[in-house]
Amino acid sequence: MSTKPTAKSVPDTAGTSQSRSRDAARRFARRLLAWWETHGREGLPWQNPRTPYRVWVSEIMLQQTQAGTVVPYFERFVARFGNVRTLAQADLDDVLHLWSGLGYYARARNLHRAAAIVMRDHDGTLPQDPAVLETLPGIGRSTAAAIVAQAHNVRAPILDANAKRVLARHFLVAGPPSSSATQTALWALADAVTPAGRAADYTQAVMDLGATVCRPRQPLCSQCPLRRTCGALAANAVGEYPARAKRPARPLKRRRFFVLTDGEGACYMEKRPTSGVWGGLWSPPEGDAEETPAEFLAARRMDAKLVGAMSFGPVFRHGFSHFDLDVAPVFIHLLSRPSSVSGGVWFNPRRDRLGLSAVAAKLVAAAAAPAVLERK
DNA sequence: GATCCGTGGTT
DNA sequence: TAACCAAGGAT
Repeated sequence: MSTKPTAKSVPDTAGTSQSRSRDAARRFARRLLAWWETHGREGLPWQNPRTPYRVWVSEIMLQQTQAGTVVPYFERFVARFGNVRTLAQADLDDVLHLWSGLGYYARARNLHRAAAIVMRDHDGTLPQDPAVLETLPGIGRSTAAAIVAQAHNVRAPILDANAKRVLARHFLVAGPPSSSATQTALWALADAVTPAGRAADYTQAVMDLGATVCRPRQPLCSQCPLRRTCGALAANAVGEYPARAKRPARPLKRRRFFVLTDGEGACYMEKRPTSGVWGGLWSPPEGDAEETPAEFLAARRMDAKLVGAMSFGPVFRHGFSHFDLDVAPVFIHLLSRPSSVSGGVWFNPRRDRLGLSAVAAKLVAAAAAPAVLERK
């Protein structure tokens, strides 16, 4: 029997609101795909070659991260870890190293864990069932859908930030974005407008439209393929959708790092706990926000001579920075190197074994600089 | 349901 | 320029 839809195959709903909704959904997808064929983004590295592994890695990196930011990280990552097996067998330290600077490091830890699970439970092949994919760490409903749609061309509605914005505007979904009612409504709409075929193309089309035309600010409505049916545009209220999330201003957090250097040009580095900010990365030891160098040395039972201290920006093994944190690291030159320190390593950038050379060299150089010395 | 997790782009 | 936002998920 033919699966081709005909007017006679749906006599019960012809002309009803249900059939009208279906027709509207088909037009939505058709216009979007037609637009995408000439205006969609091209040349993103995970699109060529578009293998399941590359799609997976890219989707994790793209969580809460713009495509342009991801590109160089993605290329380095897949050049070093070219397939699931290689990633699964890699040291987490090396995986985090290539993730450094990208942020949200739990993504890298989860990706590494998930690779091992895929090797163990799925014969090294990424599952094609979204429900199975969702059981892997780091993969939620939206990411699972995006992966199967793009990697396997399986129909699966997505609801990333782009799709949310497009749907909320087009269908006038006004509720607070965090509420479960709004989420449910958006998922239902996402499902309704996702066509039966061309899953990969359609998924890419929604995201491209949201990123380049239906932008958060200054949307290009005159260029939108959906402008004739967009509810928000008709109401002259595109800027009101989706509703703004109320974000309480985050309090400034103070942090203090103690950069210990010895007379041989080595510095002391610790692997940070898995939980919390910069989890699993290497950094100078962190003390209490208001701790003085003397208190720090005493708390660690370090019988060392403090030469001097100065304020400086944080530098970690895997990248560095922070701007919304009031970070106040302190440099400590040690005349005698404590040997009983546990949990970290004394690292000499001239004898690199851990890939710490770049950061350690910066720390040592900064510590050696006589400027900005502030004794406390 | 609220909070945490990063960094960079944009206006 | 301070505020907003980004191809979200885990706890």
